[in-house]
Amino acid sequence: MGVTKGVEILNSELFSTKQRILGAAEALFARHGFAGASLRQVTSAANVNLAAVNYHFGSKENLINEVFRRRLDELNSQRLLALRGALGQADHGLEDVLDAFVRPALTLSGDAHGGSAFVRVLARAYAEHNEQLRKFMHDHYGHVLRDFAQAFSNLLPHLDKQELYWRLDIISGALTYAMADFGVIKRRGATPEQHRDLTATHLIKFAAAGLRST
Amino acid sequence: MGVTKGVEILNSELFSTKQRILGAAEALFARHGFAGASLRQVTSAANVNLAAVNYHFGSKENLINEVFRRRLDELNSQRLLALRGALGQADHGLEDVLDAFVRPALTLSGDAHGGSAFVRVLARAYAEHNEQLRKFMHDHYGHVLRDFAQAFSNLLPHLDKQELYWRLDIISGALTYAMADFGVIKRRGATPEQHRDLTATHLIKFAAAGLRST
DNA sequence: ATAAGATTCAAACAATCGTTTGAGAGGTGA
DNA sequence: TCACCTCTCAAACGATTGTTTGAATCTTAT
Repeated sequence: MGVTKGVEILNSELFSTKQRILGAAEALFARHGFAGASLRQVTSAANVNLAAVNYHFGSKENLINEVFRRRLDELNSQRLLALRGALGQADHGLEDVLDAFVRPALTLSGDAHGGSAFVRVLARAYAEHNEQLRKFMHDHYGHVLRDFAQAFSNLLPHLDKQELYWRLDIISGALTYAMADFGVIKRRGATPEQHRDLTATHLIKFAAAGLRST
Repeated sequence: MGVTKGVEILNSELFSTKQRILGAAEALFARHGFAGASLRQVTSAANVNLAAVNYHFGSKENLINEVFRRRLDELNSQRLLALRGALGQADHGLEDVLDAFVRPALTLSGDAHGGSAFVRVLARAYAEHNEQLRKFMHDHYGHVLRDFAQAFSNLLPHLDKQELYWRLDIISGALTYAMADFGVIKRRGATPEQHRDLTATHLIKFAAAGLRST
C-alpha cells in the first residue's frame, strides 16, 4: 500500500512546489503528527522530489513553522481586525472580545481548502506543548496575545496579569481543541455554519465564566 | 547530553522491569509523543536493556496499549462505581452523571505517581485521532461508555442515540484536554484540590449545556 | 546439586529517517 | 548563442528507528 493513502495528491500545475509541499505537509501533519509524518510521505503526496523540502524550506522543522505561519498570519490579522471592531463599540463586554478571538478561528476551521486540516495541526501543537513551536508563536504572534490580554485586562482590572495569561493559555487550548473536531461532527437540522455558531456561543460563555471567576 | 534528561530514572529494585518500562514510557510519551519517544529513550530512562521491551510487551505498539490499560482499568472501574452511586440517588440529574464521569479522571490527574503524566498521554491520544488506539479503547472500555450513554439517554429521552455518542465523544476530548494542563497551572489562593474542583464545576456545567442543547 | 525455565545482555539486523550532493533541465536577459 | 540563475532529480550520506538473535545470567523446583 502507498504511504499517501487517502491524501489527495496535489499535482496540479496551478500550485507551485512550495504550495504543494505546504498543503501536503498540513494534511499529513494533521493525520500523523510532526514526528509521525515523514518528508518522504509529504513529498510523495505533493508529487515533488524529496530534496525539494530542504531546498525550499531548509529543514523539516522550518517546514513545520511555515505550515503554521501561512495560516496564522491570516488568522491573527483577522483577529486583530475583529478586536479593533469590538473595542470600537462604546459598551463592549468580555463576550465581545472573546468573540473577536474565537470567530476567525471558527471561520478557518470551516475552510475546505486545508483550513479544517490545519486546526487539527493546531490541536496537535497544543497537545505537544512543543517548546520550540511555542517560542515561534510567541515571537511571531505575541503582540496579538498582548493586545487581547490588554483588552481583557481593562475589562477585568482586578485580575493579576500573570494569572490572566495562564487563563488565556487554557482558553486557547480548549477552543483550539474543540475546533479540531468540527470536521466530523454533523448536527441534525443545522447547517455547519449554524453548528459553528452554536459551539462558539457555548465556548464563549464557558471562557467568559472562567475569566470572571475569582 | 543524555536522552533521559529530566526523566526520573526508575531503577529502584522495588519495581519490576515491566513496571519500570511502563513508568518511563508513560513519562516519555507524555513529553515527546508516541512516535517521538524511542524505545532506546524509554529503556534508558527505565534503566533496563533495550530488548526488554520486546521481550515483555512484544512490540512498541503493544507497550503503548499497556500504558493505557494500566491507568484506564483503574479509571474506568472507578467511573462505573461513581455512576452506580449517582444512579442510586432517586433524584439524580445530568450533572450527577457527568460528575461520575469527570471526578475519577480529575483524581487521576492529581496523582503524583505518573497519573499527571498519563493525562497528558491521554490528551495526545485524543489529538491524534489514532484509529488503532480508538479501537483498543472501544474494545476494552466500550461497555463503560455504553453504561454512561444509557444513563444520559434516560435523562435525555428526546436525544438521538447517534447524536448522543457524538456529543459524548466531544465532551471526552474537551475534558481530557482541559485536564492535561493541570500540572502547570497554579491558581493563587487555592489548593490544587480546590482548583480541580473549580475546573470540574465549570466543565460539568459546560458539558451539561452541550448535552441539553437541541 | 542439577536441570529447566525465565530473564537479561551486547550485538547486530534491515528499514527508514532527515539531510546533502552534484549533475542536469528549464527559463531569462544580454 | 552564451552565461546565469532557479529549480528538479536520482542517488547516496550517516544516524536512528523497531526488532531479532543467541549466549550469558539469574530463579526456581526437584
